Amino acid sequence: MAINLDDPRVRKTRRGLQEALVRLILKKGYDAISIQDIATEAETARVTFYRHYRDKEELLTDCLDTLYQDLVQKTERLNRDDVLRGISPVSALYEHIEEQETLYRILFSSRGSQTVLERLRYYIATRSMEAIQESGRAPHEDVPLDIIANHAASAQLGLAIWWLEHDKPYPARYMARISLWLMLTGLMETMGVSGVKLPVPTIEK
Amino acid sequence: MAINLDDPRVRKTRRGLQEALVRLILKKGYDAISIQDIATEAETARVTFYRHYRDKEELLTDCLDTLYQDLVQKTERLNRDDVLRGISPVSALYEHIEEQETLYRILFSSRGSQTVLERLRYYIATRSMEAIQESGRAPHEDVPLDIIANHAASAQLGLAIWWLEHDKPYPARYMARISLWLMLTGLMETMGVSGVKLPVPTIEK
Amino acid sequence: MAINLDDPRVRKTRRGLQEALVRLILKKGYDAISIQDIATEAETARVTFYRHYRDKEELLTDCLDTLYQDLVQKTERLNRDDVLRGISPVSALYEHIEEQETLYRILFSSRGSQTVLERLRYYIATRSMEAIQESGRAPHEDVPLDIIANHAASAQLGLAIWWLEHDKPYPARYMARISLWLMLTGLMETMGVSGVKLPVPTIEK
Amino acid sequence: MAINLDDPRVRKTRRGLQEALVRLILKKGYDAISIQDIATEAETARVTFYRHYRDKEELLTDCLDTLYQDLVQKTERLNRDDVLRGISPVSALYEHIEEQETLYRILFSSRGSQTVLERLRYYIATRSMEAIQESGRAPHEDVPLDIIANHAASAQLGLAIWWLEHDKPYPARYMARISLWLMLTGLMETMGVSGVKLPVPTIEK
DNA sequence: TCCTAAGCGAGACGGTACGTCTTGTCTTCCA
DNA sequence: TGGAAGACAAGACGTACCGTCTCGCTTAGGA
Repeated sequence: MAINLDDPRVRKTRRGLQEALVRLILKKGYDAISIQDIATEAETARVTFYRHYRDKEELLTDCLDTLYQDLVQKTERLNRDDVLRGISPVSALYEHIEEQETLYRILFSSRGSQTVLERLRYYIATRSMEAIQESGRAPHEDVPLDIIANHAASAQLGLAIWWLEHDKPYPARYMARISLWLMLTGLMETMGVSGVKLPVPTIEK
Repeated sequence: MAINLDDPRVRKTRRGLQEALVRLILKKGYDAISIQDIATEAETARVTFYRHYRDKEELLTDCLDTLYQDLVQKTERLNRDDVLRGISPVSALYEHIEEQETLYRILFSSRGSQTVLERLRYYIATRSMEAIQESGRAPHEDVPLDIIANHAASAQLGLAIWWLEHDKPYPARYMARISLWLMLTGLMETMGVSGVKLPVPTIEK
Repeated sequence: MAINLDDPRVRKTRRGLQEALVRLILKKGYDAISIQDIATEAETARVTFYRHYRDKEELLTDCLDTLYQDLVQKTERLNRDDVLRGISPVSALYEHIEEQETLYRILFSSRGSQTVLERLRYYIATRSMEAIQESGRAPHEDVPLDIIANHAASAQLGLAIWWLEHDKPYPARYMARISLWLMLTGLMETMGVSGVKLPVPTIEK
Repeated sequence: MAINLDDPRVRKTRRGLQEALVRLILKKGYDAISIQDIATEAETARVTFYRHYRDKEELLTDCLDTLYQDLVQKTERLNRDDVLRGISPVSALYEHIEEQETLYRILFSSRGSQTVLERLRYYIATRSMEAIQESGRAPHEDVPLDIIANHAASAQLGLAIWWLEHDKPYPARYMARISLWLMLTGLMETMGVSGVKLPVPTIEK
């Protein structure tokens, strides 16, 4: 009954399904894909799909997890110096999106993108909250942390999507910096760090 | 062939379909609705649906337009004094969302919410750009207007959705103020208005 | 309510519909024709069709009546001498079918041909009975007239259809003669005319 | 893709559909039956129908094949003695029709009877040709075999239909004899068998 | 001259059926 | 035990016709 995830056959089948899904998304978009399509592409039987996943969406989630790993690693590699040199988690986001450009472009324009976005946004918001907490500073007492984090996460993810959907009108690195800067100028105030003046990024950079 | 929108029969049928859709969304959620459901609820034939709309989504768009009218009117009624008293377009957004709470709550959790969000975001971003331009001030030359507008729009809409999906943990008016404030503190800097200190909103308000 | 058949507008409309039907049958076959097709072809509105006919079939019947008129006239023009020279009602049938070859060919291969055949068969059987009665001779008392007539009519019509459907493997005149001869040799016996020997037709004729 | 006719599930489904069709024909006539009706009656899904048959007609053909088997067997069981005692293939036809009276009565009055008739006629004509050839006698050289066979087949089938449609005004056995006799008296002449006098059948028989 | 009634065009509508497509379940058989 | 093969039920989809309806337009004949 219960599938044994360690069985090499099982692993192979799952990998096949995941890769098939990605290939199909790139080929015809997420919405247009049927379970049969995935099975055919993975050269397996339709029943087999159902043995492993309930939904097309469950498989998608499985695929995205792999993708996120990449983003997570990018983010976690950053240290204090990086940030000073303008390399922030936001940079990592833009870099990541640009690397998987085609995939994200298609995903974002799909009806089922809900899942993707929700997960990304949750991840970014959580990361932001952690970052603020790690910084040791507390925000203004009347401005709750979760609001700040979600405000920031929405702004950054939303801007990145807008950027992608409008065919990347500015360079990714510039977008990352300005996104960060827009957020920080507001954040600074909130955190009561009034004396510091952040330099405005320029497009040339 | 082409449907005559002035024919009273046509108007009646369309209105019936629109109202049926809203009723059904509230009853069982957007995704679970079939065309037949809409037709049945509107007490008409399935063919009739197709005579007027291509999709469930096209009908949804038609419905949303009506909703937006409301939001647009709320926004346009605002004058200088309102803004000084803390009543901003952001307030209008929160007020609007709260009035149609159930509907939006369901829509946002639907797979087809893409449409809804995209339209709302586009509207807010456009409004923001207009507002900035009307203000007569130009932002820092290295910070393009469209970036600012989309950053701001994403932040505000995203925050509002987060707020709704997390069961409104703060009062709407407070959310509106803080959302505006978070945006403005960043914006001020961008616009080079450095001397002004905006008061931090408090929850009690 | 009741349509006035003498109104010139009515006559024109009906004629238009009839001609449209014939044209369409020749173009795409009876079965594939929709009421809308007929209306379009007749350059009128669909409602107009229903104002005049209940069915496609009713219109077909109306059209066939015109056709039959021709067959009837051909048959009635025949006199004693013609028959002696081998020109019989059967000849008229073959001549008639050959003149409207395309039309009949299509009609016979249509699902709705039932109507056409039934009417033709009834007409031929009736004619046969009249002819026998006019001949003044009574058939053998144990062989009812209606059986003879329907046997003969079925044979002749059936043979004619077979001939048409098999791309006219023999000349029409030969078919007419042999069909008549096959029937008469049997009939003679039935009628007790035993002395007469009918000459067998030859293909060359 | 291709359905496996040996699969017991398949056989069961098909049988169910066939029997459902016959029941429905008897209940409401062939023309009025929709695919959904058949599926419902067979207690299966509409898709299942399409998996096995393209048309209502294809299923009908499948049903008729079973019926014909019966007729074929009746005909093939006949031997020389039977014919002398007046039991001919024509008798078999009438017997067969009378056994399935209700079914044929409904079928013949349907628009789709074309199929049924065409198959029956073809079968009878072929049988006739075989019979004549087996008899060892050649017909008059100017009277082709196919014409004779189709003339005879049309006559007999047509007469049988007329008989059924007119509520069987004479007993089946009498019809069979007279039909055969009418054909044979003509045929004799054609075959050059002039000396033999066939006795005229009487109704009492 | 007007007006009035019949025939017609336009087209919206409810209804039925069609044939296709997915989905999820099942059973049987193979490795 | 996992996978392959494939039949099946359920039900939505979008399309095609059908027959009915209401509304105006026109047009000829009688007032």
